[in-house]
Amino acid sequence: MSSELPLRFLLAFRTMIDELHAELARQGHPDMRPMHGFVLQAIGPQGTTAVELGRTLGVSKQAAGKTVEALEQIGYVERAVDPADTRRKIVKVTDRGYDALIRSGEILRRQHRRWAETLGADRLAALENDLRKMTPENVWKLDAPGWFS
Amino acid sequence: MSSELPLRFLLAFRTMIDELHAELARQGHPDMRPMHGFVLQAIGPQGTTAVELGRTLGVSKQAAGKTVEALEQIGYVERAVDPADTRRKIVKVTDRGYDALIRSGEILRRQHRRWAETLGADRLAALENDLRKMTPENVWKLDAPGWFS
DNA sequence: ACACGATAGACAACCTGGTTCACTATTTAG
DNA sequence: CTAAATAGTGAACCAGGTTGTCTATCGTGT
Repeated sequence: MSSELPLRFLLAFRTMIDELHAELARQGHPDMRPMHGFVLQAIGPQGTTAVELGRTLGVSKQAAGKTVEALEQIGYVERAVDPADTRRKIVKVTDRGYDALIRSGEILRRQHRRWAETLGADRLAALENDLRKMTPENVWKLDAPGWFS
Repeated sequence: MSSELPLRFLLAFRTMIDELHAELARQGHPDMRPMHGFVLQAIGPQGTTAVELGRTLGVSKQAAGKTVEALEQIGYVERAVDPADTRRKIVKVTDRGYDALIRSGEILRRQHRRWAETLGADRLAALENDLRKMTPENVWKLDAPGWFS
């Protein structure tokens, strides 16, 4: 059935993300939501603002603001007014945020290795190549309200 | 980056689904939501009930009921009490629902052909094979609140 | 024969992650 | 120095889920 392929993509995504967050919870980050790691990455080392973040992710500034607030409450980011422009509030990833980010990276690399072992490194590389060929460039702009769970 | 793979899966899913619904809208089904086609398929030719549907999809009976109601309002399904058990209401796909389903199938098949043309039929088959190896059997139970947009 | 437990559906309140509209405060440009 | 643009925030709303509670009907055990 040709309708199976998109479902398999979704299933693959969810399987990986669910695994990631189960392991992250075990490693001391039970409050991480699927989108959080993604947003932390999007913030970057320089910090950013809600408006900027919204543009990067392809969502409204209000949605970005809400997410930042949630992230702030669980201690993954902090906000400080920009002295050079007191309208702006610079969002920065905290140490705890970085810890989550680093652990996510490790878990994802392990996951990737498991895929390589199961499928063969060559097949996995070919798969990644094919996917890059068929999907848009910009990995950030998922342009999806509620991309995952 | 090993974190790219899950994102590519999501992107691939969304790309296909967005394309499908853009084309479906052009063909006279502008109200179809991503989940609708999926649910229509899950209902099947025999019809089903909210409880049954919920079990199939892995969501609560209330969620299934809400979806059925939405589908009913836009004319894709209809409900009738089961004469053999007046508690039950059998949900059936209407002609309009079937029209959407048939068109979806055609669009998905075209999409699939395009992927085959771009990647090569052999590569696409290998990709599908790899995905089946790495994802759960049951395509219905996505077990995801809000799997797509 | 009938009471009791299980089942189907519906309603309400709530959650998450989005949306738009409206507003204030500040900055920048003409 | 005023006018437009921009950053942030709040409110109301939506979709698609959740749980809890309730009624109506069905089916079974004594």
